[in-house]
Amino acid sequence: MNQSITPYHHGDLRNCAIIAAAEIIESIGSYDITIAQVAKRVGVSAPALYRHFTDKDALLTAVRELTHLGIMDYITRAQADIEHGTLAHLDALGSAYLRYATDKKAFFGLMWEDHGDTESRRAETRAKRTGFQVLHEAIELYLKRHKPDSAGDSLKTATLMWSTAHGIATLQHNRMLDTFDEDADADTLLRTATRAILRSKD
Amino acid sequence: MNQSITPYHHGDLRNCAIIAAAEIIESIGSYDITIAQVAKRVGVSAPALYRHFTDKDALLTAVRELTHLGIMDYITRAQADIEHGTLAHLDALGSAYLRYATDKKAFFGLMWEDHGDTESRRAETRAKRTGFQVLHEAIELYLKRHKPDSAGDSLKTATLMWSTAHGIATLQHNRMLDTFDEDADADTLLRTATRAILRSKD
DNA sequence: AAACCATGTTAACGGTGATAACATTAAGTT
DNA sequence: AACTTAATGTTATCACCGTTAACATGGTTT
Repeated sequence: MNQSITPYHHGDLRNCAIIAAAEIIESIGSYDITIAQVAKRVGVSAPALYRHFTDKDALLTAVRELTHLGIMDYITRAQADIEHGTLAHLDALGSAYLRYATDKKAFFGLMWEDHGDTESRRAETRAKRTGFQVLHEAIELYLKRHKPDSAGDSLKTATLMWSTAHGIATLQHNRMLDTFDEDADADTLLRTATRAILRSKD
Repeated sequence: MNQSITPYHHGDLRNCAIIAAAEIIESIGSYDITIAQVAKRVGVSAPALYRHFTDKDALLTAVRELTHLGIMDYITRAQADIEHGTLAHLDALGSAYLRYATDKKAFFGLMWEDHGDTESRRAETRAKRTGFQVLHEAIELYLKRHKPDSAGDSLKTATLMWSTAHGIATLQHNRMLDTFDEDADADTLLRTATRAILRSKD
Protein backbone atom coordinates (compact mmCIF):
# COMPACT_ATOMS: atom_id res chain seq x y z
CA MET A 1 0.00 0.00 0.00
CA ASN A 2 1.64 3.13 -1.19
CA GLN A 3 0.72 5.83 1.30
CA SER A 4 2.86 8.55 -0.20
CA ILE A 5 0.88 9.88 -3.10
CA THR A 6 3.76 12.10 -4.14
CA PRO A 7 7.15 10.43 -4.09
CA TYR A 8 10.08 11.96 -2.30
CA HIS A 9 11.84 12.62 -5.54
CA HIS A 10 9.91 14.66 -7.99
CA GLY A 11 11.43 13.38 -11.18
CA ASP A 12 11.21 16.44 -13.38
CA LEU A 13 11.38 19.32 -10.98
CA ARG A 14 13.42 21.63 -13.13
CA ASN A 15 11.02 21.68 -16.05
CA CYS A 16 7.95 21.70 -13.85
CA ALA A 17 9.30 24.66 -11.91
CA ILE A 18 9.86 26.61 -15.10
CA ILE A 19 6.36 25.89 -16.30
CA ALA A 20 4.89 26.67 -12.88
CA ALA A 21 6.74 29.98 -12.81
CA ALA A 22 5.45 30.82 -16.27
CA GLU A 23 1.91 29.94 -15.25
CA ILE A 24 2.08 32.11 -12.16
CA ILE A 25 3.51 34.98 -14.17
CA GLU A 26 0.72 34.67 -16.68
CA SER A 27 -1.99 34.38 -14.06
CA ILE A 28 -0.94 37.39 -12.01
CA GLY A 29 0.14 39.37 -15.06
CA SER A 30 3.51 40.25 -13.59
CA TYR A 31 6.92 38.65 -13.41
CA ASP A 32 7.33 39.73 -9.82
CA ILE A 33 7.01 36.24 -8.45
CA THR A 34 8.37 34.38 -5.46
CA ILE A 35 10.44 31.26 -5.14
CA ALA A 36 8.00 30.11 -2.49
CA GLN A 37 5.05 30.57 -4.84
CA VAL A 38 6.68 28.41 -7.47
CA ALA A 39 7.70 25.76 -4.95
CA LYS A 40 4.22 25.60 -3.51
CA ARG A 41 2.63 25.20 -6.91
CA VAL A 42 4.93 22.31 -7.75
CA GLY A 43 4.33 20.83 -4.31
CA VAL A 44 7.88 21.04 -3.08
CA SER A 45 9.82 23.02 -0.50
CA ALA A 46 11.41 26.28 -1.59
CA PRO A 47 15.05 25.27 -1.14
CA ALA A 48 14.51 22.26 -3.38
CA LEU A 49 14.53 24.63 -6.33
CA TYR A 50 18.09 25.60 -5.56
CA ARG A 51 19.17 22.10 -6.61
CA HIS A 52 18.17 23.07 -10.14
CA PHE A 53 18.69 26.83 -10.31
CA THR A 54 21.61 28.74 -8.87
CA ASP A 55 19.30 31.59 -7.89
CA LYS A 56 15.98 33.22 -8.65
CA ASP A 57 17.31 34.97 -11.71
CA ALA A 58 18.37 31.65 -13.19
CA LEU A 59 14.78 30.46 -12.91
CA LEU A 60 13.49 33.63 -14.52
CA THR A 61 16.07 33.26 -17.25
CA ALA A 62 14.71 29.82 -17.97
CA VAL A 63 11.24 31.31 -18.21
CA ARG A 64 12.64 33.90 -20.60
CA GLU A 65 13.71 31.07 -22.87
CA LEU A 66 10.12 29.89 -22.96
CA THR A 67 9.15 33.44 -23.76
CA HIS A 68 11.45 33.54 -26.73
CA LEU A 69 10.03 30.27 -27.95
CA GLY A 70 6.59 31.78 -27.54
CA ILE A 71 7.27 34.84 -29.60
CA MET A 72 8.99 32.77 -32.27
CA ASP A 73 5.85 30.69 -32.37
CA TYR A 74 3.77 33.80 -32.98
CA ILE A 75 6.14 34.86 -35.73
CA THR A 76 6.31 31.44 -37.33
CA ARG A 77 2.54 31.13 -37.38
CA ALA A 78 2.24 34.59 -38.88
CA GLN A 79 4.58 33.67 -41.72
CA ALA A 80 3.03 30.32 -42.46
CA ASP A 81 0.50 31.15 -45.13
CA ILE A 82 2.11 34.24 -46.56
CA GLU A 83 4.43 34.64 -49.49
CA HIS A 84 7.81 35.65 -48.18
CA GLY A 85 9.41 38.88 -49.25
CA THR A 86 6.16 40.69 -49.79
CA LEU A 87 4.90 43.78 -48.01
CA ALA A 88 2.17 41.63 -46.48
CA HIS A 89 4.90 39.44 -45.07
CA LEU A 90 6.54 42.37 -43.31
CA ASP A 91 3.17 43.52 -42.02
CA ALA A 92 2.47 40.06 -40.67
CA LEU A 93 5.77 39.93 -38.83
CA GLY A 94 5.23 43.32 -37.23
CA SER A 95 1.68 42.50 -36.36
CA ALA A 96 2.73 39.26 -34.69
CA TYR A 97 5.25 41.14 -32.58
CA LEU A 98 2.67 43.67 -31.46
CA ARG A 99 0.15 40.95 -30.79
CA TYR A 100 2.56 39.06 -28.60
CA ALA A 101 3.30 42.22 -26.63
CA THR A 102 -0.38 42.71 -25.83
CA ASP A 103 -1.43 39.06 -25.54
CA LYS A 104 1.44 38.13 -23.24
CA LYS A 105 2.04 41.39 -21.48
CA ALA A 106 3.94 39.94 -18.53
CA PHE A 107 6.18 37.78 -20.70
CA PHE A 108 6.94 40.67 -23.00
CA GLY A 109 7.93 42.75 -19.99
CA LEU A 110 10.05 39.93 -18.63
CA MET A 111 11.94 39.31 -21.85
CA TRP A 112 13.10 42.92 -22.09
CA GLU A 113 13.74 43.35 -18.42
CA ASP A 114 17.12 44.60 -17.35
CA HIS A 115 18.89 41.76 -15.62
CA GLY A 116 22.46 41.35 -14.61
CA ASP A 117 23.68 37.81 -15.15
CA THR A 118 26.20 38.08 -17.96
CA GLU A 119 26.50 34.31 -18.19
CA SER A 120 22.91 33.55 -19.07
CA ARG A 121 22.64 36.73 -21.10
CA ARG A 122 24.46 35.14 -24.02
CA ALA A 123 21.84 32.51 -24.74
CA GLU A 124 19.17 35.13 -24.55
CA THR A 125 21.02 37.49 -26.83
CA ARG A 126 21.32 34.64 -29.30
CA ALA A 127 17.60 33.98 -29.10
CA LYS A 128 16.77 37.60 -29.72
CA ARG A 129 19.18 37.73 -32.61
CA THR A 130 17.43 34.74 -34.12
CA GLY A 131 14.14 36.59 -33.99
CA PHE A 132 15.75 39.60 -35.57
CA GLN A 133 17.23 37.41 -38.27
CA VAL A 134 13.75 36.44 -39.44
CA LEU A 135 12.84 40.09 -39.95
CA HIS A 136 16.18 40.82 -41.55
CA GLU A 137 15.80 38.04 -44.11
CA ALA A 138 12.26 39.08 -44.92
CA ILE A 139 13.41 42.62 -45.56
CA GLU A 140 16.40 41.48 -47.55
CA LEU A 141 14.12 39.47 -49.78
CA TYR A 142 11.70 42.36 -50.12
CA LEU A 143 14.40 44.83 -51.06
CA LYS A 144 15.98 42.48 -53.58
CA ARG A 145 12.65 42.13 -55.30
CA HIS A 146 11.31 45.64 -55.11
CA LYS A 147 14.26 47.98 -54.59
CA PRO A 148 17.33 46.16 -55.89
CA ASP A 149 19.37 49.36 -55.70
CA SER A 150 19.13 49.63 -51.95
CA ALA A 151 19.38 45.95 -51.09
CA GLY A 152 22.62 46.68 -49.27
CA ASP A 153 20.75 48.67 -46.66
CA SER A 154 18.79 45.69 -45.47
CA LEU A 155 20.51 45.52 -42.09
CA LYS A 156 19.95 49.18 -41.33
CA THR A 157 16.38 48.90 -42.53
CA ALA A 158 15.70 45.86 -40.39
CA THR A 159 17.20 47.53 -37.34
CA LEU A 160 15.06 50.57 -37.90
CA MET A 161 11.90 48.59 -38.40
CA TRP A 162 12.53 46.50 -35.31
CA SER A 163 13.19 49.66 -33.32
CA THR A 164 9.92 51.16 -34.47
CA ALA A 165 7.94 48.02 -33.76
CA HIS A 166 9.60 47.76 -30.38
CA GLY A 167 8.89 51.38 -29.55
CA ILE A 168 5.24 51.06 -30.44
CA ALA A 169 5.00 47.82 -28.48
CA THR A 170 6.62 49.20 -25.34
CA LEU A 171 4.64 52.44 -25.42
CA GLN A 172 1.47 50.45 -25.71
CA HIS A 173 2.75 48.20 -22.93
CA ASN A 174 3.04 51.28 -20.71
CA ARG A 175 -0.38 52.53 -21.78
CA MET A 176 1.24 55.63 -23.24
CA LEU A 177 0.06 55.29 -26.81
CA ASP A 178 -3.49 56.14 -25.81
CA THR A 179 -2.21 59.01 -23.72
CA PHE A 180 -0.49 60.61 -26.67
CA ASP A 181 -3.23 59.95 -29.19
CA GLU A 182 -6.40 58.41 -27.89
CA ASP A 183 -7.29 57.12 -31.33
CA ALA A 184 -3.90 55.57 -31.90
CA ASP A 185 -3.86 52.01 -33.14
CA ALA A 186 -0.57 50.18 -32.78
CA ASP A 187 -1.00 48.08 -35.88
CA THR A 188 -1.94 50.98 -38.13
CA LEU A 189 0.92 53.00 -36.76
CA LEU A 190 3.43 50.29 -37.54
CA ARG A 191 2.09 49.76 -41.04
CA THR A 192 2.45 53.47 -41.69
CA ALA A 193 6.02 53.37 -40.42
CA THR A 194 6.85 50.32 -42.48
CA ARG A 195 5.70 51.99 -45.66
CA ALA A 196 7.50 55.21 -44.85
CA ILE A 197 10.77 53.41 -44.19
CA LEU A 198 10.53 51.32 -47.35
CA ARG A 199 9.48 54.26 -49.51
CA SER A 200 12.47 56.26 -48.39
CA LYS A 201 14.60 53.74 -50.28
CA ASP A 202 13.48 55.13 -53.62
CA MET B 1 27.01 73.80 24.64
CA ASN B 2 25.03 72.21 21.91
CA GLN B 3 25.95 68.54 21.91
CA SER B 4 23.51 67.50 19.25
CA ILE B 5 25.08 68.44 15.95
CA THR B 6 22.03 67.24 14.09
CA PRO B 7 18.71 68.33 15.48
CA TYR B 8 15.95 65.88 16.24
CA HIS B 9 13.82 67.28 13.48
CA HIS B 10 15.41 67.29 10.12
CA GLY B 11 13.53 70.19 8.66
CA ASP B 12 13.38 69.18 5.02
CA LEU B 13 13.37 65.43 5.11
CA ARG B 14 11.00 64.89 2.26
CA ASN B 15 13.01 66.77 -0.32
CA CYS B 16 16.32 65.52 1.01
CA ALA B 17 15.12 61.95 0.81
CA ILE B 18 14.08 62.38 -2.80
CA ILE B 19 17.43 63.86 -3.70
CA ALA B 20 19.29 61.20 -1.73
CA ALA B 21 17.33 58.48 -3.50
CA ALA B 22 18.15 60.04 -6.86
CA GLU B 23 21.82 60.26 -5.96
CA ILE B 24 21.95 56.62 -4.91
CA ILE B 25 20.18 55.57 -8.06
CA GLU B 26 22.64 57.50 -10.16
CA SER B 27 25.67 56.22 -8.27
CA ILE B 28 24.77 52.54 -8.44
CA GLY B 29 23.24 52.86 -11.90
CA SER B 30 20.05 51.11 -10.90
CA TYR B 31 16.75 52.09 -9.37
CA ASP B 32 16.72 48.99 -7.22
CA ILE B 33 17.35 50.87 -4.01
CA THR B 34 16.42 50.40 -0.38
CA ILE B 35 14.54 52.55 2.06
CA ALA B 36 17.33 51.89 4.54
CA GLN B 37 19.96 53.13 2.09
CA VAL B 38 18.09 56.37 1.59
CA ALA B 39 17.49 56.83 5.32
CA LYS B 40 21.13 56.22 6.11
CA ARG B 41 22.31 58.72 3.54
CA VAL B 42 20.04 61.38 4.96
CA GLY B 43 21.09 60.43 8.47
CA VAL B 44 17.70 59.35 9.72
CA SER B 45 16.00 56.11 10.71
CA ALA B 46 14.20 54.14 8.03
CA PRO B 47 10.65 54.47 9.41
CA ALA B 48 11.05 58.24 9.49
CA LEU B 49 10.61 58.23 5.75
CA TYR B 50 7.14 56.79 6.16
CA ARG B 51 6.06 60.12 7.66
CA HIS B 52 6.60 61.65 4.23
CA PHE B 53 5.90 58.83 1.80
CA THR B 54 3.11 56.31 2.08
CA ASP B 55 5.39 53.58 0.78
CA LYS B 56 8.54 52.92 -1.20
CA ASP B 57 6.79 53.42 -4.51
CA ALA B 58 5.69 56.88 -3.43
CA LEU B 59 9.32 57.80 -2.92
CA LEU B 60 10.29 56.38 -6.30
CA THR B 61 7.40 58.24 -7.86
CA ALA B 62 8.79 61.46 -6.43
CA VAL B 63 12.14 60.60 -7.97
CA ARG B 64 10.36 60.00 -11.25
CA GLU B 65 9.14 63.58 -11.12
CA LEU B 66 12.74 64.72 -10.90
CA THR B 67 13.46 62.47 -13.84
CA HIS B 68 10.78 64.15 -15.89
CA LEU B 69 12.19 67.53 -14.99
CA GLY B 70 15.59 66.26 -16.04
CA ILE B 71 14.52 65.11 -19.46
CA MET B 72 12.58 68.32 -20.02
CA ASP B 73 15.78 70.15 -19.19
CA TYR B 74 17.62 68.18 -21.86
CA ILE B 75 14.90 68.98 -24.34
CA THR B 76 14.68 72.65 -23.43
CA ARG B 77 18.42 73.09 -23.74
CA ALA B 78 18.42 71.31 -27.09
CA GLN B 79 15.79 73.70 -28.42
CA ALA B 80 17.38 76.85 -27.09
CA ASP B 81 19.52 77.96 -30.00
CA ILE B 82 17.63 76.38 -32.83
CA GLU B 83 14.96 77.83 -35.05
CA HIS B 84 11.70 76.09 -34.26
CA GLY B 85 9.84 74.15 -36.89
CA THR B 86 12.93 73.19 -38.85
CA LEU B 87 14.24 69.73 -39.54
CA ALA B 88 17.24 70.57 -37.37
CA HIS B 89 14.79 71.28 -34.58
CA LEU B 90 13.26 67.83 -34.84
CA ASP B 91 16.71 66.26 -34.97
CA ALA B 92 17.72 68.16 -31.86
CA LEU B 93 14.67 66.97 -29.95
CA GLY B 94 15.24 63.35 -30.88
CA SER B 95 18.92 63.60 -30.14
CA ALA B 96 18.21 65.04 -26.71
CA TYR B 97 15.89 62.14 -25.94
CA LEU B 98 18.48 59.57 -26.95
CA ARG B 99 21.18 61.39 -25.06
CA TYR B 100 19.14 61.40 -21.89
CA ALA B 101 18.53 57.68 -22.25
CA THR B 102 22.25 56.96 -22.39
CA ASP B 103 23.48 59.66 -20.01
CA LYS B 104 20.96 58.84 -17.30
CA LYS B 105 20.45 55.17 -17.91
CA ALA B 106 18.99 54.38 -14.49
CA PHE B 107 16.59 57.32 -14.56
CA PHE B 108 15.43 56.47 -18.03
CA GLY B 109 14.74 52.92 -16.87
CA LEU B 110 12.92 54.19 -13.81
CA MET B 111 10.68 56.59 -15.68
CA TRP B 112 9.36 53.88 -17.97
CA GLU B 113 9.16 51.22 -15.32
CA ASP B 114 5.91 49.41 -14.88
CA HIS B 115 4.47 50.48 -11.54
CA GLY B 116 1.09 50.01 -10.05
CA ASP B 117 -0.03 53.06 -8.13
CA THR B 118 -2.90 54.44 -10.13
CA GLU B 119 -3.09 57.54 -7.95
CA SER B 120 0.39 58.86 -8.62
CA ARG B 121 0.25 57.66 -12.18
CA ARG B 122 -1.83 60.66 -13.22
CA ALA B 123 0.80 63.28 -12.47
CA GLU B 124 3.34 61.21 -14.29
CA THR B 125 1.13 60.72 -17.28
CA ARG B 126 0.66 64.46 -17.39
CA ALA B 127 4.41 65.02 -17.27
CA LYS B 128 4.98 62.63 -20.11
CA ARG B 129 2.25 64.22 -22.12
CA THR B 130 3.90 67.57 -21.63
CA GLY B 131 7.11 66.19 -23.11
CA PHE B 132 5.19 64.75 -26.01
CA GLN B 133 3.48 68.09 -26.53
CA VAL B 134 6.82 69.72 -27.26
CA LEU B 135 7.52 67.24 -30.03
CA HIS B 136 3.99 67.53 -31.34
CA GLU B 137 4.16 71.31 -31.62
CA ALA B 138 7.53 71.15 -33.33
CA ILE B 139 6.17 68.75 -35.89
CA GLU B 140 3.00 70.75 -36.36
CA LEU B 141 5.09 73.82 -37.10
CA TYR B 142 7.32 71.88 -39.46
CA LEU B 143 4.42 70.42 -41.39
CA LYS B 144 2.66 73.77 -41.67
CA ARG B 145 5.77 75.25 -43.18
CA HIS B 146 6.97 72.45 -45.40
CA LYS B 147 4.04 70.17 -46.10
CA PRO B 148 0.92 72.27 -45.57
CA ASP B 149 -1.25 69.59 -47.18
CA SER B 150 -0.56 67.03 -44.50
CA ALA B 151 -0.55 69.34 -41.50
CA GLY B 152 -3.59 67.51 -40.17
CA ASP B 153 -1.51 64.41 -39.61
CA SER B 154 0.71 66.07 -37.06
CA LEU B 155 -0.58 64.02 -34.15
CA LYS B 156 -0.09 60.70 -35.91
CA THR B 157 3.31 61.83 -37.10
CA ALA B 158 4.37 62.89 -33.63
CA THR B 159 3.18 59.60 -32.12
CA LEU B 160 5.10 57.67 -34.72
CA MET B 161 8.26 59.68 -34.24
CA TRP B 162 8.11 59.35 -30.48
CA SER B 163 7.56 55.61 -30.84
CA THR B 164 10.59 55.30 -33.06
CA ALA B 165 12.79 57.38 -30.80
CA HIS B 166 11.56 55.42 -27.82
CA GLY B 167 12.20 52.11 -29.52
CA ILE B 168 15.74 53.07 -30.46
CA ALA B 169 16.36 54.39 -26.97
CA THR B 170 15.09 51.29 -25.20
CA LEU B 171 16.88 48.88 -27.51
CA GLN B 172 20.08 50.75 -26.88
CA HIS B 173 19.24 50.73 -23.19
CA ASN B 174 19.12 46.93 -23.34
CA ARG B 175 22.32 46.75 -25.37
CA MET B 176 20.39 45.20 -28.23
CA LEU B 177 21.15 47.73 -30.94
CA ASP B 178 24.77 46.60 -31.11
CA THR B 179 23.62 43.01 -31.13
CA PHE B 180 21.49 43.50 -34.21
CA ASP B 181 23.94 45.71 -36.07
CA GLU B 182 27.30 46.24 -34.46
CA ASP B 183 27.83 49.44 -36.43
CA ALA B 184 24.44 50.85 -35.50
CA ASP B 185 24.39 54.42 -34.24
CA ALA B 186 21.25 55.46 -32.43
CA ASP B 187 21.39 59.06 -33.56
CA THR B 188 21.92 58.24 -37.23
CA LEU B 189 19.16 55.66 -37.07
CA LEU B 190 16.70 58.17 -35.69
CA ARG B 191 17.62 60.83 -38.22
CA THR B 192 17.03 58.32 -40.98
CA ALA B 193 13.66 57.45 -39.52
CA THR B 194 12.70 61.09 -39.10
CA ARG B 195 13.38 61.81 -42.74
CA ALA B 196 11.56 58.70 -43.89
CA ILE B 197 8.49 59.57 -41.88
CA LEU B 198 8.44 63.17 -43.02
CA ARG B 199 9.10 62.28 -46.66
CA SER B 200 6.17 59.91 -46.68
CA LYS B 201 3.96 62.97 -46.31
CA ASP B 202 4.63 64.02 -49.89
C1' DA C 1 24.68 -5.32 1.06
C1' DA C 2 27.32 -1.16 1.25
C1' DA C 3 28.66 3.10 -0.47
C1' DC C 4 27.44 6.94 -3.09
C1' DC C 5 25.17 10.67 -5.00
C1' DA C 6 21.30 13.22 -6.62
C1' DT C 7 17.58 15.31 -4.72
C1' DG C 8 14.45 16.22 -1.36
C1' DT C 9 13.43 18.11 3.84
C1' DT C 10 13.36 21.43 7.94
C1' DA C 11 15.83 25.14 10.44
C1' DA C 12 17.88 29.33 10.32
C1' DC C 13 20.10 33.90 8.78
C1' DG C 14 20.38 38.49 6.98
C1' DG C 15 17.92 41.87 4.65
C1' DT C 16 13.53 44.32 3.24
C1' DG C 17 9.20 46.88 3.42
C1' DA C 18 6.11 48.17 6.71
C1' DT C 19 3.64 49.01 11.33
C1' DA C 20 3.25 50.01 16.33
C1' DA C 21 4.40 52.24 20.33
C1' DC C 22 6.95 55.67 22.29
C1' DA C 23 9.94 60.26 22.39
C1' DT C 24 10.94 64.86 21.17
C1' DT C 25 10.31 69.30 19.42
C1' DA C 26 7.73 73.24 17.32
C1' DA C 27 3.60 75.85 17.24
C1' DG C 28 -0.64 77.53 18.99
C1' DT C 29 -3.81 78.78 23.07
C1' DT C 30 -5.02 80.65 27.13
C1' DA D 1 4.85 81.35 30.90
C1' DA D 2 2.46 76.95 31.04
C1' DC D 3 -0.35 73.62 28.80
C1' DT D 4 -2.04 71.27 24.75
C1' DT D 5 -1.56 69.50 20.35
C1' DA D 6 0.32 68.01 16.06
C1' DA D 7 4.25 66.99 13.43
C1' DT D 8 8.08 64.31 13.06
C1' DG D 9 11.55 61.70 14.79
C1' DT D 10 13.13 56.92 17.45
C1' DT D 11 13.47 51.91 18.62
C1' DA D 12 11.23 47.37 18.61
C1' DT D 13 8.99 44.25 15.97
C1' DC D 14 6.57 41.69 12.13
C1' DA D 15 5.97 38.93 8.04
C1' DC D 16 8.15 37.80 4.01
C1' DC D 17 11.91 36.89 0.84
C1' DG D 18 16.12 34.92 -1.12
C1' DT D 19 19.44 31.94 0.25
C1' DT D 20 22.44 28.60 2.87
C1' DA D 21 23.33 24.81 6.17
C1' DA D 22 22.53 20.48 8.01
C1' DC D 23 20.15 16.51 7.67
C1' DA D 24 16.99 12.76 5.35
C1' DT D 25 15.69 9.83 1.61
C1' DG D 26 16.04 6.77 -1.93
C1' DG D 27 17.68 5.25 -6.59
C1' DT D 28 22.25 3.63 -8.67
C1' DT D 29 26.82 1.63 -8.66
C1' DT D 30 30.09 -1.55 -6.96
